[in-house]
Amino acid sequence: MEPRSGCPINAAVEVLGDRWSLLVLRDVIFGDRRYFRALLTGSIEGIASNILADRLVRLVEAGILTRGTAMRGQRARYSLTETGIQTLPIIYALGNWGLAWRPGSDELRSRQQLMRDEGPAFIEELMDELRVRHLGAPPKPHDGPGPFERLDAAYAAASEQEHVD
Amino acid sequence: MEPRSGCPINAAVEVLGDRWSLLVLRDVIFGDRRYFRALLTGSIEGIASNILADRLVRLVEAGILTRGTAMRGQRARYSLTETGIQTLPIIYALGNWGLAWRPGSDELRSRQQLMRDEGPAFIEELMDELRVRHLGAPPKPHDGPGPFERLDAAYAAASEQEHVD
DNA sequence: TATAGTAGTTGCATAATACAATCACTCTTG
DNA sequence: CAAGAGTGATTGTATTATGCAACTACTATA
Repeated sequence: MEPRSGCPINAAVEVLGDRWSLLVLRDVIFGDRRYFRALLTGSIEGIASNILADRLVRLVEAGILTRGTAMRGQRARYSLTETGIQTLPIIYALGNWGLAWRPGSDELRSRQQLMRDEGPAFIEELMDELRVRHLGAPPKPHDGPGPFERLDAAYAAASEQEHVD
Repeated sequence: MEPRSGCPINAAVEVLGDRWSLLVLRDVIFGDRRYFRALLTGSIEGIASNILADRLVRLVEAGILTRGTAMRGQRARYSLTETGIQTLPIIYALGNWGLAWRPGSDELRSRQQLMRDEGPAFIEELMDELRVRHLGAPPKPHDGPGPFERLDAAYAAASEQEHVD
């Protein structure tokens, strides 16, 4: 549409600076939600269907997601592009700030805590795994569980903890 | 107001996820704009006065900025809190993404390019300097120009380049 | 006392967003 | 092939956000 300025920070804000786009990306990345219905019903913040439809169109237009070929009424699969995968550092930085400076529920904070503890190499590992899942890159062999498995394990452990008290 | 969820990413998006808040912070951080009028007239994107007033109130409420004591009609000075200084990695990540994946004007991209080239230690250096400027921390001696001077020099060099052609 | 400047506020028009209900299409099942 | 469920939206309506201009209240300077 309208670039308000040539500033790279503004360029990012124009695409991602709203109350839903980054949360949709979060669910695609960390929840591996690839279909409209999965994103709609899986959203803990409760996104409306028209807002989700609008954001998916915008994210595709911005080159962050691609939409698999599907006719109207058919299931369309959304995948991250490399541009979309590269938003992970932004989401990581936001999550870290939220973790440090805002309250929140322990089980949802546990993943961010793990990412923070693991450091920058873990972000690279996550991005590599996203290239496997979304771009069809050849899988890299891990010794032990992959990065998303470790995140899920951290979440599961925190949920367990919640139920104990 | 209303936390839509306990997710730390959502917590950050609720405070910073709009089209102006991060640009105001950018101008406070990189442009050292500390007063209402400086932020209003210095904004290259052209923020409206009521929007700026609203965002400043919200950023203060969120604990990101503090407002110096001033009556109505008096000049009020805004300063970053430690929470506000810690938004720098978010702004850096956004700028880096914008630099890599969106077009923009060369002179405005030059600062981000320098930050990217200098690496993570430079961000720490910038945050230390912000603590000096905004929190009254004792200045750290540099051998050579400080981080903001280097950014301004990069911008000046790029502007020069633009005028040559 | 006039003038300019600072930090907003108010009013109003337009645009964006949220929520609920509905639609068009496909796929499966009997 | 008709019924029913599932998918990916679209539509309608209400609320909220944004943009623009004018105005207020105060201060500092001349």
